[in-house]
Amino acid sequence: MEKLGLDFYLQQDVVALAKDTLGKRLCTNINNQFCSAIITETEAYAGERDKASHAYRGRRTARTEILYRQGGIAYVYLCYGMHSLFNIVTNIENIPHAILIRAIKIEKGIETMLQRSGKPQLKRLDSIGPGKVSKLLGIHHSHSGISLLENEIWLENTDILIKDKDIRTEKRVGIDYAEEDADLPYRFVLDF
DNA sequence: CGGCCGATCCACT
DNA sequence: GTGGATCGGCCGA
Repeated sequence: MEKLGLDFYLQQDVVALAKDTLGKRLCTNINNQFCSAIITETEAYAGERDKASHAYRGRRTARTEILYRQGGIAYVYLCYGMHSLFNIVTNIENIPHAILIRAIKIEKGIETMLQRSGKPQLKRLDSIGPGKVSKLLGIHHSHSGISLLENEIWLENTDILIKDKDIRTEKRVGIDYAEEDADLPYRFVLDF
């Protein structure tokens, strides 16, 4: 299936794009291990005007500098001291938009993912939270900034037909500090 | 330089 | 339902 190109990531409406990212295939080829999964849950982080975003009020640091680059790269950071969370940077340069991948449905590479999880088996192939998404796919915060147009981490189109009624829209998770922005309907869940 | 805290997960009750 | 794990980034002094 074809890899998503730069034009996909440069779209300006990060909320619409987060919704459109549902059903796409996320692939990794890390340490020579190929894994793929369908994206089933996303959240939009709308840059400088969004209190939940790391770039709120134009904060630029060594970490958030990644968000300000041109779309089509990965933004991966450490959360709670132990989880790497995987985001897709979108929009043109200097607009720090990103989409957090919160859940996937595993397709290929289950053996590799089992090894990475350190568990004898996985309870489910879907409903995997954002910390586990990165762990299973082999994504580490050292991957922050790498291009999604290359052959280590990328997205593909799929034939999956998604109807509006298959998509739930909800509040984002774990961002109580964002005050009124915590209530924005920026989270999208795909129900199969 | 010190201290606080997070876009989470899991084991345990 | 609850609390512990665990550490880099950020801010204020």
